[in-house]
Amino acid sequence: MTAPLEIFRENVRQDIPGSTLGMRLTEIRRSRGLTLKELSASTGIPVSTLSKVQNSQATLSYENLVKLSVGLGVDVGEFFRQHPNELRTTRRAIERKDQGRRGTAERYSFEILATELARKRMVPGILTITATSLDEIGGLSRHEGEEFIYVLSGTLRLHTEFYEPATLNAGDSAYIDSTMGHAYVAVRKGREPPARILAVCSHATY
Amino acid sequence: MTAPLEIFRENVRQDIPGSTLGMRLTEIRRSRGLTLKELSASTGIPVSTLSKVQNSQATLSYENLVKLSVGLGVDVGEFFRQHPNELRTTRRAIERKDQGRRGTAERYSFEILATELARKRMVPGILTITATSLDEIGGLSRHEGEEFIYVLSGTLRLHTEFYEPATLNAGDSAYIDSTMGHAYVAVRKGREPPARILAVCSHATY
DNA sequence: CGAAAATATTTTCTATATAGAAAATTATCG
DNA sequence: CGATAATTTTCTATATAGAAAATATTTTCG
Repeated sequence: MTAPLEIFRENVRQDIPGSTLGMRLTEIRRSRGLTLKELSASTGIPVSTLSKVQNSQATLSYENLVKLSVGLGVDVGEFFRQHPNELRTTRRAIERKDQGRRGTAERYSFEILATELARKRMVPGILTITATSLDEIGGLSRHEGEEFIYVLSGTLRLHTEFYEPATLNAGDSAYIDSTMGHAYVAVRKGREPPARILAVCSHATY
Repeated sequence: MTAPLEIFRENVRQDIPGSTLGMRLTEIRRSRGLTLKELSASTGIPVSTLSKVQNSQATLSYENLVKLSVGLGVDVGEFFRQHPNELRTTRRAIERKDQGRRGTAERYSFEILATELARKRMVPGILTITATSLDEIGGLSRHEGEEFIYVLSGTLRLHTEFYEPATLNAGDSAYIDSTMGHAYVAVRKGREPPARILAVCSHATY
Protein backbone atom coordinates (compact mmCIF):
# COMPACT_ATOMS: atom_id res chain seq x y z
CA MET A 1 0.00 0.00 0.00
CA THR A 2 1.18 3.45 -0.79
CA ALA A 3 1.99 5.67 2.13
CA PRO A 4 -0.24 8.74 2.64
CA LEU A 5 2.63 11.07 1.98
CA GLU A 6 3.32 9.48 -1.35
CA ILE A 7 -0.25 9.77 -2.42
CA PHE A 8 -0.13 13.40 -1.45
CA ARG A 9 3.00 13.91 -3.47
CA GLU A 10 1.44 12.26 -6.45
CA ASN A 11 -1.59 14.47 -6.38
CA VAL A 12 0.05 17.77 -5.75
CA ARG A 13 2.93 17.16 -8.04
CA GLN A 14 3.58 20.30 -9.91
CA ASP A 15 3.84 20.20 -13.61
CA ILE A 16 7.34 19.64 -14.70
CA PRO A 17 9.25 22.83 -15.42
CA GLY A 18 8.57 22.53 -19.11
CA SER A 19 4.83 22.76 -18.63
CA THR A 20 4.83 26.00 -20.55
CA LEU A 21 5.94 24.08 -23.57
CA GLY A 22 2.98 21.77 -23.42
CA MET A 23 0.51 24.57 -23.00
CA ARG A 24 1.94 26.65 -25.77
CA LEU A 25 2.13 23.67 -28.08
CA THR A 26 -1.49 22.78 -27.49
CA GLU A 27 -2.60 26.37 -28.00
CA ILE A 28 -0.79 26.82 -31.26
CA ARG A 29 -1.82 23.44 -32.57
CA ARG A 30 -5.48 23.97 -31.68
CA SER A 31 -5.54 27.45 -33.11
CA ARG A 32 -4.50 26.00 -36.41
CA GLY A 33 -6.77 23.03 -36.25
CA LEU A 34 -3.94 20.58 -36.60
CA THR A 35 -3.99 17.02 -35.32
CA LEU A 36 -0.98 15.46 -33.70
CA LYS A 37 -0.52 13.35 -36.78
CA GLU A 38 -0.48 16.36 -39.07
CA LEU A 39 1.87 18.21 -36.80
CA SER A 40 4.04 15.14 -36.68
CA ALA A 41 4.17 15.11 -40.45
CA SER A 42 5.25 18.72 -40.73
CA THR A 43 7.76 18.59 -37.93
CA GLY A 44 9.11 15.08 -38.09
CA ILE A 45 8.46 14.53 -34.41
CA PRO A 46 6.51 11.34 -33.60
CA VAL A 47 2.96 11.74 -32.35
CA SER A 48 3.81 9.88 -29.19
CA THR A 49 6.41 12.44 -28.30
CA LEU A 50 4.12 15.35 -29.11
CA SER A 51 1.41 13.82 -26.98
CA LYS A 52 3.67 13.53 -23.99
CA VAL A 53 4.80 17.10 -24.38
CA GLN A 54 1.23 18.29 -24.43
CA ASN A 55 0.51 16.54 -21.17
CA SER A 56 3.68 17.79 -19.57
CA GLN A 57 4.96 14.26 -19.29
CA ALA A 58 8.03 15.24 -21.22
CA THR A 59 9.73 18.20 -22.77
CA LEU A 60 11.54 18.39 -26.06
CA SER A 61 15.19 18.09 -26.81
CA TYR A 62 16.98 21.01 -28.37
CA GLU A 63 16.87 19.31 -31.71
CA ASN A 64 13.13 18.77 -31.57
CA LEU A 65 12.48 22.28 -30.37
CA VAL A 66 14.08 23.46 -33.57
CA LYS A 67 12.05 21.03 -35.65
CA LEU A 68 8.85 22.15 -33.98
CA SER A 69 9.70 25.78 -34.47
CA VAL A 70 10.42 25.31 -38.15
CA GLY A 71 7.43 23.07 -38.70
CA LEU A 72 5.08 25.54 -37.08
CA GLY A 73 6.83 28.57 -38.45
CA VAL A 74 7.01 30.26 -35.10
CA ASP A 75 9.95 31.55 -33.17
CA VAL A 76 11.42 29.13 -30.64
CA GLY A 77 10.98 31.83 -28.06
CA GLU A 78 7.24 31.24 -28.27
CA PHE A 79 7.68 27.95 -26.49
CA PHE A 80 9.26 29.64 -23.52
CA ARG A 81 6.88 32.49 -23.03
CA GLN A 82 4.46 32.10 -20.18
CA HIS A 83 1.93 34.48 -21.62
CA PRO A 84 1.52 34.06 -25.33
CA ASN A 85 -0.28 37.26 -26.12
CA GLU A 86 1.00 39.85 -23.75
CA LEU A 87 -1.96 41.43 -22.14
CA ARG A 88 -2.58 44.78 -23.61
CA THR A 89 -5.76 46.71 -23.86
CA THR A 90 -7.16 45.78 -27.20
CA ARG A 91 -7.16 48.54 -29.68
CA ARG A 92 -8.32 49.57 -33.07
CA ALA A 93 -7.76 52.63 -35.20
CA ILE A 94 -9.35 53.48 -38.51
CA GLU A 95 -8.03 56.12 -40.85
CA ARG A 96 -10.20 57.44 -43.67
CA LYS A 97 -8.82 58.05 -47.10
CA ASP A 98 -6.59 61.11 -47.19
CA GLN A 99 -7.35 61.88 -43.55
CA GLY A 100 -4.03 60.81 -42.05
CA ARG A 101 -1.63 63.27 -40.47
CA ARG A 102 0.25 64.98 -43.25
CA GLY A 103 3.79 66.13 -43.18
CA THR A 104 6.79 66.76 -45.34
CA ALA A 105 10.19 65.45 -44.59
CA GLU A 106 13.28 66.41 -46.52
CA ARG A 107 12.87 63.24 -48.46
CA TYR A 108 9.24 62.65 -49.22
CA SER A 109 5.86 64.07 -48.45
CA PHE A 110 3.95 61.66 -46.33
CA GLU A 111 0.71 60.87 -44.61
CA ILE A 112 1.05 58.85 -41.42
CA LEU A 113 -1.77 56.46 -40.71
CA ALA A 114 -3.15 55.17 -37.45
CA THR A 115 -1.66 58.03 -35.46
CA GLU A 116 -4.47 57.58 -33.01
CA LEU A 117 -2.63 54.54 -31.73
CA ALA A 118 0.52 54.98 -29.69
CA ARG A 119 3.06 52.27 -28.94
CA LYS A 120 2.40 50.07 -31.89
CA ARG A 121 4.77 47.62 -33.46
CA MET A 122 4.45 48.93 -36.97
CA VAL A 123 4.19 52.39 -38.42
CA PRO A 124 2.16 52.62 -41.63
CA GLY A 125 2.11 55.61 -43.91
CA ILE A 126 1.59 56.77 -47.46
CA LEU A 127 4.51 58.42 -49.15
CA THR A 128 4.41 60.58 -52.21
CA ILE A 129 7.70 60.42 -54.02
CA THR A 130 8.44 63.50 -56.04
CA ALA A 131 12.21 63.49 -56.22
CA THR A 132 13.60 61.99 -59.40
CA SER A 133 17.23 61.65 -58.41
CA LEU A 134 19.22 60.37 -55.45
CA ASP A 135 20.97 63.70 -55.03
CA GLU A 136 17.70 65.50 -54.45
CA ILE A 137 17.03 63.52 -51.32
CA GLY A 138 20.55 63.37 -50.01
CA GLY A 139 21.54 59.86 -50.91
CA LEU A 140 20.69 56.64 -49.13
CA SER A 141 18.98 56.49 -45.77
CA ARG A 142 19.65 54.04 -42.97
CA HIS A 143 17.76 53.34 -39.80
CA GLU A 144 16.78 50.59 -37.41
CA GLY A 145 14.22 47.99 -38.39
CA GLU A 146 12.66 46.76 -41.55
CA GLU A 147 10.19 48.22 -43.98
CA PHE A 148 7.67 47.00 -46.44
CA ILE A 149 6.45 49.07 -49.36
CA TYR A 150 3.63 48.56 -51.82
CA VAL A 151 3.33 50.75 -54.90
CA LEU A 152 -0.15 52.27 -55.09
CA SER A 153 0.40 54.27 -58.23
CA GLY A 154 3.16 55.57 -60.45
CA THR A 155 6.61 54.14 -60.95
CA LEU A 156 9.65 54.38 -58.74
CA ARG A 157 13.16 53.15 -58.49
CA LEU A 158 14.25 51.44 -55.33
CA HIS A 159 17.89 52.12 -54.55
CA THR A 160 19.64 49.93 -52.02
CA GLU A 161 23.18 49.59 -50.81
CA PHE A 162 23.93 46.03 -51.79
CA TYR A 163 21.71 45.56 -54.81
CA GLU A 164 21.24 47.10 -58.20
CA PRO A 165 18.41 49.63 -58.28
CA ALA A 166 15.04 48.09 -59.11
CA THR A 167 12.07 49.61 -60.87
CA LEU A 168 8.71 49.10 -59.23
CA ASN A 169 5.33 49.69 -60.79
CA ALA A 170 1.87 49.87 -59.29
CA GLY A 171 1.07 46.62 -57.53
CA ASP A 172 4.70 45.69 -56.95
CA SER A 173 6.07 45.51 -53.45
CA ALA A 174 9.37 45.23 -51.65
CA TYR A 175 10.58 44.27 -48.22
CA ILE A 176 13.91 45.60 -47.05
CA ASP A 177 16.19 45.69 -44.09
CA SER A 178 16.24 49.36 -43.20
CA THR A 179 19.73 49.21 -41.77
CA MET A 180 20.92 48.76 -45.30
CA GLY A 181 21.14 52.05 -47.17
CA HIS A 182 17.97 52.66 -49.16
CA ALA A 183 16.04 55.37 -50.98
CA TYR A 184 13.00 55.78 -53.20
CA VAL A 185 13.12 57.83 -56.33
CA ALA A 186 10.23 58.53 -58.69
CA VAL A 187 10.39 57.74 -62.36
CA ARG A 188 8.43 60.45 -64.12
CA LYS A 189 8.37 60.41 -67.85
CA GLY A 190 6.78 63.56 -69.16
CA ARG A 191 4.11 64.92 -66.86
CA GLU A 192 3.31 61.73 -65.03
CA PRO A 193 2.15 62.23 -61.45
CA PRO A 194 4.54 61.38 -58.61
CA ALA A 195 4.68 57.84 -57.31
CA ARG A 196 2.55 56.96 -54.30
CA ILE A 197 3.52 54.09 -52.04
CA LEU A 198 2.19 52.54 -48.92
CA ALA A 199 5.06 51.98 -46.50
CA VAL A 200 5.08 50.07 -43.23
CA CYS A 201 8.06 50.33 -40.93
CA SER A 202 8.65 47.66 -38.35
CA HIS A 203 10.40 49.71 -35.77
CA ALA A 204 7.87 50.67 -33.22
CA THR A 205 8.96 53.23 -30.73
CA TYR A 206 8.01 51.82 -27.39
CA MET B 1 48.96 6.05 -29.77
CA THR B 2 45.56 6.53 -31.25
CA ALA B 3 44.50 4.15 -33.97
CA PRO B 4 44.02 5.58 -37.48
CA LEU B 5 40.33 4.77 -37.53
CA GLU B 6 39.79 6.61 -34.32
CA ILE B 7 41.55 9.66 -35.57
CA PHE B 8 39.35 9.51 -38.64
CA ARG B 9 36.24 9.26 -36.56
CA GLU B 10 37.36 12.15 -34.44
CA ASN B 11 37.88 14.38 -37.39
CA VAL B 12 34.81 13.63 -39.39
CA ARG B 13 32.43 13.49 -36.51
CA GLN B 14 29.61 15.79 -37.34
CA ASP B 15 28.51 18.23 -34.78
CA ILE B 16 25.33 17.19 -33.13
CA PRO B 17 22.28 19.15 -34.20
CA GLY B 18 22.50 21.40 -31.21
CA SER B 19 25.90 22.70 -32.14
CA THR B 20 24.49 26.19 -32.41
CA LEU B 21 23.81 26.07 -28.72
CA GLY B 22 27.41 25.34 -27.87
CA MET B 23 28.72 28.10 -30.09
CA ARG B 24 26.30 30.66 -28.80
CA LEU B 25 26.96 29.67 -25.21
CA THR B 26 30.69 30.00 -25.63
CA GLU B 27 30.32 33.35 -27.36
CA ILE B 28 28.10 34.84 -24.73
CA ARG B 29 30.15 33.45 -21.87
CA ARG B 30 33.43 34.68 -23.31
CA SER B 31 32.03 38.08 -24.09
CA ARG B 32 31.23 38.48 -20.45
CA GLY B 33 34.44 37.00 -19.18
CA LEU B 34 32.68 34.33 -17.19
CA THR B 35 34.19 30.98 -16.25
CA LEU B 36 32.20 27.81 -16.35
CA LYS B 37 32.17 27.79 -12.60
CA GLU B 38 30.75 31.27 -12.39
CA LEU B 39 28.18 30.53 -15.01
CA SER B 40 27.32 27.38 -13.14
CA ALA B 41 26.79 29.43 -9.99
CA SER B 42 24.42 31.87 -11.64
CA THR B 43 22.48 29.30 -13.59
CA GLY B 44 22.52 26.28 -11.34
CA ILE B 45 23.75 24.08 -14.14
CA PRO B 46 26.81 21.96 -13.28
CA VAL B 47 30.08 22.86 -14.94
CA SER B 48 30.35 19.41 -16.39
CA THR B 49 27.12 19.88 -18.25
CA LEU B 50 28.08 23.32 -19.47
CA SER B 51 31.38 21.98 -20.68
CA LYS B 52 29.74 19.28 -22.72
CA VAL B 53 27.37 21.76 -24.25
CA GLN B 54 30.23 23.98 -25.30
CA ASN B 55 31.90 21.13 -27.07
CA SER B 56 28.70 19.99 -28.71
CA GLN B 57 28.83 16.75 -26.84
CA ALA B 58 25.41 17.44 -25.45
CA THR B 59 22.58 19.89 -25.62
CA LEU B 60 20.45 21.22 -22.83
CA SER B 61 17.08 20.08 -21.62
CA TYR B 62 14.17 22.47 -21.77
CA GLU B 63 14.52 23.13 -18.09
CA ASN B 64 18.17 23.98 -18.32
CA LEU B 65 17.64 26.17 -21.35
CA VAL B 66 15.36 28.25 -19.18
CA LYS B 67 17.90 28.33 -16.35
CA LEU B 68 20.64 29.38 -18.71
CA SER B 69 18.45 32.05 -20.23
CA VAL B 70 17.57 33.49 -16.85
CA GLY B 71 21.09 33.20 -15.51
CA LEU B 72 22.55 34.99 -18.50
CA GLY B 73 19.70 37.40 -18.84
CA VAL B 74 19.24 36.73 -22.52
CA ASP B 75 16.26 35.56 -24.48
CA VAL B 76 16.08 31.83 -25.04
CA GLY B 77 15.79 32.55 -28.72
CA GLU B 78 19.44 33.60 -28.67
CA PHE B 79 20.46 29.98 -28.24
CA PHE B 80 18.71 29.01 -31.43
CA ARG B 81 19.91 31.73 -33.70
CA GLN B 82 22.65 30.71 -36.04
CA HIS B 83 23.87 34.22 -36.45
CA PRO B 84 23.86 36.19 -33.24
CA ASN B 85 23.60 39.66 -34.67
CA GLU B 86 21.10 38.94 -37.36
CA LEU B 87 23.56 38.63 -40.16
CA ARG B 88 21.20 37.95 -42.93
CA THR B 89 22.37 37.41 -46.43
CA THR B 90 19.27 38.47 -48.26
CA ARG B 91 18.16 41.83 -47.11
CA ARG B 92 15.86 42.84 -49.84
CA ALA B 93 12.97 41.10 -51.54
CA ILE B 94 10.88 42.39 -54.40
CA GLU B 95 7.59 40.88 -55.33
CA ARG B 96 6.02 41.66 -58.69
CA LYS B 97 2.36 42.36 -59.06
CA ASP B 98 0.34 39.18 -58.65
CA GLN B 99 3.50 37.09 -58.34
CA GLY B 100 3.31 36.38 -54.62
CA ARG B 101 2.73 32.94 -53.22
CA ARG B 102 -0.96 32.23 -53.44
CA GLY B 103 -3.01 30.26 -51.02
CA THR B 104 -6.50 29.86 -49.69
CA ALA B 105 -7.33 29.67 -46.05
CA GLU B 106 -10.79 28.91 -44.80
CA ARG B 107 -11.23 32.61 -44.30
CA TYR B 108 -9.81 34.44 -47.25
CA SER B 109 -7.84 33.81 -50.38
CA PHE B 110 -4.47 35.43 -50.08
CA GLU B 111 -1.21 36.20 -51.71
CA ILE B 112 1.76 36.34 -49.40
CA LEU B 113 4.44 38.82 -50.34
CA ALA B 114 8.18 38.82 -49.71
CA THR B 115 8.26 35.08 -49.07
CA GLU B 116 11.82 35.12 -50.27
CA LEU B 117 12.76 36.64 -46.96
CA ALA B 118 12.66 34.46 -43.90
CA ARG B 119 12.70 35.67 -40.35
CA LYS B 120 11.25 39.06 -40.91
CA ARG B 121 9.41 41.19 -38.42
CA MET B 122 6.38 41.77 -40.55
CA VAL B 123 4.36 39.58 -42.86
CA PRO B 124 2.75 41.41 -45.77
CA GLY B 125 0.08 39.94 -47.97
CA ILE B 126 -2.85 40.73 -50.20
CA LEU B 127 -6.18 39.30 -49.18
CA THR B 128 -9.23 38.90 -51.36
CA ILE B 129 -12.34 38.96 -49.25
CA THR B 130 -15.21 37.08 -50.79
CA ALA B 131 -17.30 36.12 -47.79
CA THR B 132 -20.18 38.46 -47.09
CA SER B 133 -21.13 37.27 -43.65
CA LEU B 134 -19.37 36.46 -40.41
CA ASP B 135 -20.81 32.96 -40.35
CA GLU B 136 -19.17 32.08 -43.65
CA ILE B 137 -15.73 32.53 -42.16
CA GLY B 138 -16.42 31.08 -38.77
CA GLY B 139 -16.69 34.17 -36.65
CA LEU B 140 -13.91 36.30 -35.26
CA SER B 141 -10.26 35.38 -35.38
CA ARG B 142 -7.67 36.00 -32.70
CA HIS B 143 -3.92 35.66 -32.78
CA GLU B 144 -0.74 37.17 -31.48
CA GLY B 145 0.46 40.51 -32.71
CA GLU B 146 -0.97 43.44 -34.54
CA GLU B 147 -2.09 44.01 -38.08
CA PHE B 148 -2.48 46.88 -40.45
CA ILE B 149 -4.79 46.79 -43.43
CA TYR B 150 -5.23 49.13 -46.36
CA VAL B 151 -8.18 48.75 -48.68
CA LEU B 152 -6.96 48.51 -52.27
CA SER B 153 -10.37 48.11 -53.88
CA GLY B 154 -13.94 47.27 -53.03
CA THR B 155 -15.72 47.75 -49.75
CA LEU B 156 -15.54 45.71 -46.58
CA ARG B 157 -16.80 45.68 -43.08
CA LEU B 158 -14.32 45.34 -40.29
CA HIS B 159 -15.73 43.41 -37.36
CA THR B 160 -13.95 43.62 -34.03
CA GLU B 161 -14.70 42.34 -30.61
CA PHE B 162 -14.98 45.56 -28.67
CA TYR B 163 -16.13 47.98 -31.33
CA GLU B 164 -19.05 48.39 -33.62
CA PRO B 165 -18.38 47.08 -37.13
CA ALA B 166 -16.91 49.71 -39.45
CA THR B 167 -17.24 50.06 -43.20
CA LEU B 168 -14.02 50.64 -45.10
CA ASN B 169 -13.71 51.80 -48.69
CA ALA B 170 -10.78 51.91 -51.06
CA GLY B 171 -8.05 54.08 -49.58
CA ASP B 172 -9.18 53.60 -45.99
CA SER B 173 -6.99 51.77 -43.56
CA ALA B 174 -7.13 50.27 -40.09
CA TYR B 175 -4.68 49.17 -37.46
CA ILE B 176 -5.80 46.60 -34.96
CA ASP B 177 -4.55 44.54 -32.10
CA SER B 178 -4.87 41.00 -33.42
CA THR B 179 -5.45 39.51 -29.99
CA MET B 180 -8.82 41.17 -30.10
CA GLY B 181 -11.36 39.17 -32.06
CA HIS B 182 -11.51 40.44 -35.63
CA ALA B 183 -12.75 39.53 -39.09
CA TYR B 184 -13.11 41.04 -42.53
CA VAL B 185 -16.30 40.72 -44.50
CA ALA B 186 -16.95 42.01 -48.00
CA VAL B 187 -19.79 44.35 -48.81
CA ARG B 188 -20.98 43.40 -52.27
CA LYS B 189 -23.95 45.23 -53.63
CA GLY B 190 -25.09 43.66 -56.86
CA ARG B 191 -22.23 42.22 -58.86
CA GLU B 192 -19.40 44.20 -57.32
CA PRO B 193 -16.07 42.39 -57.22
CA PRO B 194 -14.73 41.12 -53.88
CA ALA B 195 -12.76 43.48 -51.69
CA ARG B 196 -8.98 43.45 -51.93
CA ILE B 197 -6.84 44.57 -49.05
CA LEU B 198 -3.19 44.82 -48.30
CA ALA B 199 -2.55 43.39 -44.86
CA VAL B 200 0.63 43.51 -42.82
CA CYS B 201 0.91 41.42 -39.70
CA SER B 202 3.44 42.37 -37.08
CA HIS B 203 4.44 38.82 -36.46
CA ALA B 204 4.16 35.43 -38.08
CA THR B 205 0.54 34.56 -37.53
CA TYR B 206 -0.38 31.19 -36.31
C1' DC C 1 62.53 30.38 -16.73
C1' DG C 2 60.38 26.54 -14.42
C1' DA C 3 57.92 24.02 -10.93
C1' DA C 4 54.29 24.12 -7.51
C1' DA C 5 49.74 25.90 -6.63
C1' DA C 6 45.49 27.45 -8.06
C1' DT C 7 42.06 27.57 -11.29
C1' DA C 8 39.59 26.11 -15.40
C1' DT C 9 37.97 22.55 -18.25
C1' DT C 10 37.07 17.95 -19.70
C1' DT C 11 36.11 13.12 -18.91
C1' DT C 12 34.01 9.33 -16.44
C1' DC C 13 30.14 7.02 -14.78
C1' DT C 14 25.25 6.12 -13.13
C1' DA C 15 20.54 7.84 -12.56
C1' DT C 16 17.08 9.67 -14.95
C1' DA C 17 14.70 11.71 -19.00
C1' DT C 18 13.52 12.00 -23.77
C1' DA C 19 13.01 9.56 -28.64
C1' DG C 20 10.35 6.96 -31.19
C1' DA C 21 7.85 2.58 -32.92
C1' DA C 22 3.97 0.00 -31.85
C1' DA C 23 0.03 -1.24 -29.14
C1' DA C 24 -3.84 0.25 -26.37
C1' DT C 25 -7.19 3.44 -25.36
C1' DT C 26 -10.31 7.16 -26.10
C1' DA C 27 -12.94 10.36 -28.92
C1' DT C 28 -15.52 11.35 -33.17
C1' DC C 29 -18.58 10.55 -36.78
C1' DG C 30 -21.93 8.33 -39.67
C1' DC D 1 -23.35 0.58 -32.31
C1' DG D 2 -19.40 -0.04 -35.67
C1' DA D 3 -15.73 2.24 -38.08
C1' DT D 4 -12.33 5.53 -38.21
C1' DA D 5 -9.48 8.92 -36.50
C1' DA D 6 -7.06 11.00 -32.58
C1' DT D 7 -4.63 10.52 -28.57
C1' DT D 8 -2.32 8.20 -24.92
C1' DT D 9 0.39 4.46 -23.02
C1' DT D 10 3.97 0.99 -23.20
C1' DC D 11 8.55 -0.24 -23.80
C1' DT D 12 13.60 -0.06 -25.24
C1' DA D 13 17.39 2.64 -27.15
C1' DT D 14 19.71 6.56 -26.58
C1' DA D 15 20.83 11.18 -24.60
C1' DT D 16 21.26 14.44 -20.92
C1' DA D 17 22.05 15.50 -15.63
C1' DG D 18 25.14 15.91 -12.41
C1' DA D 19 28.75 14.47 -8.84
C1' DA D 20 33.38 13.28 -8.73
C1' DA D 21 37.81 12.34 -10.73
C1' DA D 22 41.14 13.39 -14.24
C1' DT D 23 43.36 16.80 -17.31
C1' DA D 24 44.63 21.03 -18.93
C1' DT D 25 45.57 25.73 -18.33
C1' DT D 26 46.93 29.76 -15.95
C1' DT D 27 49.08 31.98 -12.11
C1' DT D 28 52.42 32.55 -8.59
C1' DC D 29 56.82 32.76 -6.89
C1' DG D 30 61.67 31.06 -6.11
